[in-house]
This record gives sequence, structure tokens and C-alpha cells, in this order.
Amino acid sequence: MSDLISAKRGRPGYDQRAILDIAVAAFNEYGYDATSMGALAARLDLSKAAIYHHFASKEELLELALDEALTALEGVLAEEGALAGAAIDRLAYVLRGAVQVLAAKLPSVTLLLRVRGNSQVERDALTRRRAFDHMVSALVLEARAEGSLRSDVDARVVTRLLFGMVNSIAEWYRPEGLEDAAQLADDVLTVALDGLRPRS
Amino acid sequence: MSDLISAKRGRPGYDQRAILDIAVAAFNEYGYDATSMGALAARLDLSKAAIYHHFASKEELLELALDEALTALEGVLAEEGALAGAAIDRLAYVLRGAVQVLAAKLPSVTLLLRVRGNSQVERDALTRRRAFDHMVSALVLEARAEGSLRSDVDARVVTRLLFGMVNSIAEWYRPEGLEDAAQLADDVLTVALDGLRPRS
DNA sequence: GTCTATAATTAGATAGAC
DNA sequence: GTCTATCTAATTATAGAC
Repeated sequence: MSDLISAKRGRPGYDQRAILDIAVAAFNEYGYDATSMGALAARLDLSKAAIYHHFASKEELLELALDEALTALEGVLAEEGALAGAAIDRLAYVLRGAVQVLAAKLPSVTLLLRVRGNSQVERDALTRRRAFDHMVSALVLEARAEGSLRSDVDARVVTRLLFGMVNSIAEWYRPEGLEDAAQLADDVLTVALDGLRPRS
Repeated sequence: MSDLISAKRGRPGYDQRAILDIAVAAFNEYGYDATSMGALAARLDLSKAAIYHHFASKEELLELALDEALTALEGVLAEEGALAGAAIDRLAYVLRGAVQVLAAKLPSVTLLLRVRGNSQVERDALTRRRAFDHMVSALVLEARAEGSLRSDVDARVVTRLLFGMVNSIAEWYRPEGLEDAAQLADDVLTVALDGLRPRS
């Protein structure tokens, strides 16, 4: 959107949000560790010191972005569609929601999916992410128990292949329209549930 | 396997292969950029200088690992099963082969899948990886043209979801047996082709 | 094949002026 | 809100001894 406050006012200078957006974009392009504050400053056409006026540390940039992604994902699990109904419907709802969060918060979710656990901030994010994964995992087990999912494939493998499909979207999806993400979510569910063989 | 030459001979010291294996494991655990030569040396219980006796640079470690992964993947495309027969069978053969390469060369393929293109070595690896991806992409188009794959989902999306499933295996698969990878490849093809709904 | 010591550079972060 | 200048620590890599 607007990178500079000056876009809406005559004043020069960035605000926190604008810097964070550009930082996350850089982190995703080069990797968090490979993105130096110097390189980030150059990208902002700003001095390093100016960034430290807005953020206490490089890691704070990471922390804010990861929290944004996690809060959005966790929000899906709290919605009604994730809490009531047949397990297969709740599972479908959560997968659809995850795809839409991925599309809506693509930069921060992409960053989240690449976290390795090198610091406390990263480990805390991984813990929250795993909690989300476990909830989906439980839904897969429930849906299988109610007979809505095939049981001739290991449930853990099923869960992980589902996450593989959904999470990989971060690697190639580029937002183009509003309806786009919903279509993509439909495609994921179609492939996951019905497979790629032609309709008989 | 054997980390130290001393395992089979009285001499102390590492050989190139042993160092490379441990280096790639560290790169995968912390990320390439986040793994310093100092940390690697500590992990090897060796001085940094000793590593430089075996390798010219940190990047050479990366280059050798990426080449190993790419050579193995490219090998699948050169096998007979990938060259002759119905497109759907060639596609299945390549996907199965990719899963098995992933399992057999898990560390180097994992590293490959995380490359961002920050150096010439990384960009060259990405170029080779994209060539592989394009071959698989062409197989998807062929299989769809012959009527073996559904055509109500965008072909690019199909290809990417397939890669998403296969590549995500690097994030969680841990080798346990020889038959394990073949079973996993079967599961991937089952889910991808027939979907998760129960058999009717 | 490995070591200690060190060079040269870059990293994240701060001080203080404007 | 941004700057220049700077600090300290860490980084990749090399020199030369054993």
C-alpha cells in the first residue's frame, strides 16, 4: 500500500507499519538471517539508526511479523465454523481459512513458515504454530473416526501432506484479486478430498 | 554413517565427506546463513582453520551439497520410466522417484528446497531446480491432455500443489527403514490421485 | 590434518547533533 | 524522524607452526 507517510501528508519519514512491511518483504526475499540491518536501511533509503528509532532490535521486527501471522491463524480456530458441525466440515473450514489467511497475510505467514527456532522469539513462534498444527491434526483424526476420511493412509501422513499443500502456497501465490484466494482454497479442498483423477 | 575416519583407522581427523555431512545437518538445523563457521567448527570439535583445509569456503560446502541433491533429482528424469509410456505413468514415476530421492538424500535435498538465491551458487542451483520443476510441469500438462488428470483445476495450481506435498516431506520425514520411502511415495500418489474421501 | 593467532570485514546496536 | 560517527562483537578467511 503506502510505504511513506508522505504519501498522504507532506511530512517525510516512515511510520512503524511501513518499515515493518518492507522489512518483512526483505526477510522473505533473502531470508531473515541473510538480511542485515544495513541492507534493510539501504532498501528503505534510510540510515540504520533511523530504523532503531522505530524498533528496539532486528528481532523485534521479526517478533511483530510472526505475531501477526499467528494471531490470524489462531483466529480461524476460534470461528464458529471451526467449532461446530461434522468433523469433516470443520476440517474443511479450517483448511479454507488457513488458505485465506495465507493469502491475506502472505508476507508474515511466509516468514512464519520459514522460522527455524534460532532464538527465543523463534521458538515461541514455533510453539504457537505447533499448537495450531495439533488442532488440525485432531480434526483429521475426528474426521477419520466419523468415516469422512479414508483410513488406509497413516493419519499423520495425511495431516502433513495437507499442510504441505496449504503451506507451499506461500512459495508461489501472488495476490491478484479478492476472489482469487477463495478459488485457491476451493482448489486445495478439491484436490485433497477428491484427488486429481478425472470425474467418472 | 561414520563421522570420523578414526572409526575405521587409528588416525584422528575428518575426511571431506564426514565434514560435509555434519555441515549440511547444521545448515538444515539453523539455516545456512545462521550457521557460522565457528559454530560448525564447535560442532565438529575442530578449529575453523581445519575446515578450511578441506574446503575453500563456506559456500563450497553449500555448493557440493546442492549439486548432490540436484544430480539425484535430475537422474530421475533420465530414467526409462520417466521417458516412455503414458504421461500419467511417467508423472507417477517421477513423483515416486522424487519422493525416494528426497528420502535417500534428505539432508542435501532439504537444503536445496530452502535456497533463496542470495549468491551465484544459490542462483545456479535455483536455475537447475526450476528446470526440474518445468519438466514435471510439462508432464502434468501432457497427462491432462490425454485425459488422465482432471481439467477443472488450473494446471499450474495442480503442479504446485503436487510439489507442495512432495517437497513438504523434507520438513518432517525421518528415515527409518528402506521400505519406508516406497510406502510414503505410494501414500503421496494415493492422496494426490484419489483424494482423501473414503473408497466408495 | 589440525592448531593458535590474526587479518579484514561486517554485523547489530548506540550516542548525540539537527 | 533522521543523520553521521562510532562501539563492540562476530564473521569469513588466511598465515604459519607442529
